[in-house]
Amino acid sequence: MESKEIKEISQAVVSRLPRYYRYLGELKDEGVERISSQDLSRIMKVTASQIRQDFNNFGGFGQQGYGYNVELLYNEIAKILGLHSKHHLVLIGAGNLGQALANYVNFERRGFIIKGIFDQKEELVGREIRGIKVRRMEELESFIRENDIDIAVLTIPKTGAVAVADRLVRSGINAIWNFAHVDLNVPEGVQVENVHLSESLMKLSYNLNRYNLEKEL
Amino acid sequence: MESKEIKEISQAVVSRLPRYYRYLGELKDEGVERISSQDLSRIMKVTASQIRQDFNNFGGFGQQGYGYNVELLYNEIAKILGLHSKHHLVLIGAGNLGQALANYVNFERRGFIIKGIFDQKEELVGREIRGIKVRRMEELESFIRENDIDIAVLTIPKTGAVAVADRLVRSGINAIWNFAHVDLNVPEGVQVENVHLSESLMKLSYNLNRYNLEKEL
DNA sequence: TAGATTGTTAATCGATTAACAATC
DNA sequence: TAGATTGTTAATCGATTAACAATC
Repeated sequence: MESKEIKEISQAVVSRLPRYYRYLGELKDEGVERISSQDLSRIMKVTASQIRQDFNNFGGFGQQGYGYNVELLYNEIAKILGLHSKHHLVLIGAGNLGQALANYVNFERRGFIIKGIFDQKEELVGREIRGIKVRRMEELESFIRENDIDIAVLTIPKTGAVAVADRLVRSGINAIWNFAHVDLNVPEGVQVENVHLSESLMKLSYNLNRYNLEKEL
Repeated sequence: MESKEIKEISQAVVSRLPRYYRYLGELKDEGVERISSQDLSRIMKVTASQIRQDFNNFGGFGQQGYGYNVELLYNEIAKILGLHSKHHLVLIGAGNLGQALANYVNFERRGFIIKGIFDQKEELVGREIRGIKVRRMEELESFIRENDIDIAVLTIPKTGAVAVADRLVRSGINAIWNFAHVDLNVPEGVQVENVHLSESLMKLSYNLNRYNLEKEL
């Protein structure tokens, strides 16, 4: 069921793919060879219908009467998520969060390789984080061009973030993983994935509060 | 327009609240006194209709012919998000990410106060992170009970996360901010907010790839 | 072949947007 | 009062779930 046309996939579906990938990886590691949408639905606590709909956005990976081959499906999702090709990253902001991400080994395992780290602070420049030298911000543009960089990770305070994002875009970056608490304004075609930690914490706070209110009634 | 009944609010709405809060805070800091849903919609790039619908879930904060008072709305959303009451946190896992979060001053400013830090690693125990002593995991339960802890932040590898979450629940924690790459299984009423960084990165990777594919056609 | 389970169409549910009467 | 803009109802759109024919 190959098709040349690229169907528009909703972000709701995309958001679920990594979770499928995680569960299928675990099943694979446990040596499970095949699984039906119903069994998977029980494990993952979603409907079997949704699972089948989701997978079928990308073509038919299953087989009637059999289910899905775990390893095949796992690999297909990896391909869909772009995990079969290597990505070169730069990390901008070598503060606590930047260092935490740089030290996160699993990214590298998945093909996300940090090539360069940048920071404004003169005292950080020249230091090494997991073997990667921290560079001056001035080198940013040339480094991106010379090292075939795919993705920029923004872990700087929001004050500088918008300006840096502009520089990134001008240097040809087309994916930004943004940890700064601002909305970046990028031209269409440049992908931004926001991780707004404080917003996530506020959501938790809301739900905690709300539940306590409900209990009182 | 006060109402005793607690209307069920969808998580879609809840997810948008922190962003409103951020924009209103900025407007407030700029000295803007009032704003209409239409003006806000232009700034935030959402529809005015959605803004009005969202706010009206919680009561009428605006005024016909005038719009919304920025400061009032800002404070109301803070209340809704539970930012007017203090929250006591424990941080479990004093690795890179845990330290990054502990050093993130803005949480404290918003009323999220880290009271205790815990780690399994003997060599970390006794150290201080931003003035907070790292404790042994054995102390976890008693510390939670004695220090009126609200929220637990889980920044440990996924291997231990499920077991620790169980201990947290048994100690009466009812909100977990989970950075471990597992789905926690908690009883109803315990709130979990997941921050799955690798899943976020995969989503970015997907969108990057997909865009590149589309370009090729 | 009979049983199982997918792929896919149709039905339902929920969220977003549009429209407009109410009202400041 | 007239103009502006909310609060809210109605219409639309999209996502999820259910159902079932196709098929391994």
